[in-house]
Amino acid sequence: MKVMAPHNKEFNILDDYLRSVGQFLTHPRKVILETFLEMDRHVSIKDLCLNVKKVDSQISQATVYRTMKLFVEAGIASENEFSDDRKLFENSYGKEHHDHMFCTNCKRVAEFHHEPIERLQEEVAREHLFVINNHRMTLFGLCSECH
Amino acid sequence: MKVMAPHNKEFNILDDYLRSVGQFLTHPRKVILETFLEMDRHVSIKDLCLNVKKVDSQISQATVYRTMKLFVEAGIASENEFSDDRKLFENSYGKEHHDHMFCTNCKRVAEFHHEPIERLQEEVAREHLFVINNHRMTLFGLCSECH
DNA sequence: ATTGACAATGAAAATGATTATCATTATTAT
DNA sequence: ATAATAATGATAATCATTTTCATTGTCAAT
Repeated sequence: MKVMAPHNKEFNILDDYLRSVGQFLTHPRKVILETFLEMDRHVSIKDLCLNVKKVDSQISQATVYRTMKLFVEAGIASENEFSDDRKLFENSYGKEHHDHMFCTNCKRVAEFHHEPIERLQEEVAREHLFVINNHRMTLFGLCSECH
Repeated sequence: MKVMAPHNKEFNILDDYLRSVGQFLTHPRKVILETFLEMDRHVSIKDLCLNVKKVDSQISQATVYRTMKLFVEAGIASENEFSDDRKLFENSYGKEHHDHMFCTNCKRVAEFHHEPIERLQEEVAREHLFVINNHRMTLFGLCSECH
């Protein structure tokens, strides 16, 4: 019984990106991508490592760091930093841009997209002759369950 | 010739805060506050340290870290993290809330305040039954001089 | 299939910002 | 001045992330 490759799109994106920069889609990279995509969004390197090692305990933390950086470059992951200490990564391929609400109590992350705000941001940038590359907006506070 | 204390307001705020938590306005804290206020906004601990040590080379980096944390608690400084590595502090007392545009080329930080965006953020939070404590919004890109 | 050029990896050490420790020194109320 | 306690400086510890480097894997050309 052949197992279907569950995330063909992301694998193709990554493969294309790697080829374009003269690199290869190796075994560790496949395992890390598969694991990353199967986990919930907003994964820390630490948690990702734990799950990656369940699949192949040989794969080192250094490779996970290196690989997540590649994923960001390839456009299949994006990084966010909500609390001070560590970055969280989320699957971003094909996902609409969104901003975050971070509950400082339960640490949960909720997402939202608000088109008028997006447009106003662009307007502000234009006014300042600033060329936006990307932006980050996070609301900090208490989610509905924590207050 | 008596030198006028140039930042009375901030000194008073800090003094009040310290008293309220049973702590003292000591010499290192005075030097750090004065130095911080005289520097441009968005100072790193490292840069602040350098200047503090010019005034009193005895003052240690540990104290600068501890003191900046106090300033944030007292409401006379706020911290932001634009690039990944280190926090930047800015004088926030009496300053209106604002957001930032960070030039990824020259690392300069510009500020802006946009009331409609502020209001929309609150609206979004309300819709999600989320109680905003504060928020952070940064536009990343190239400033007018860098493109 | 083999080879050679070079990319990728794992393990461990290095880095660098931030925090904690702890013995000593200041500070304030008395 | 003294005692109680907070603050400090020097240093070590943390901890996420990067680098290093010797080894291994990958692919294109043969």
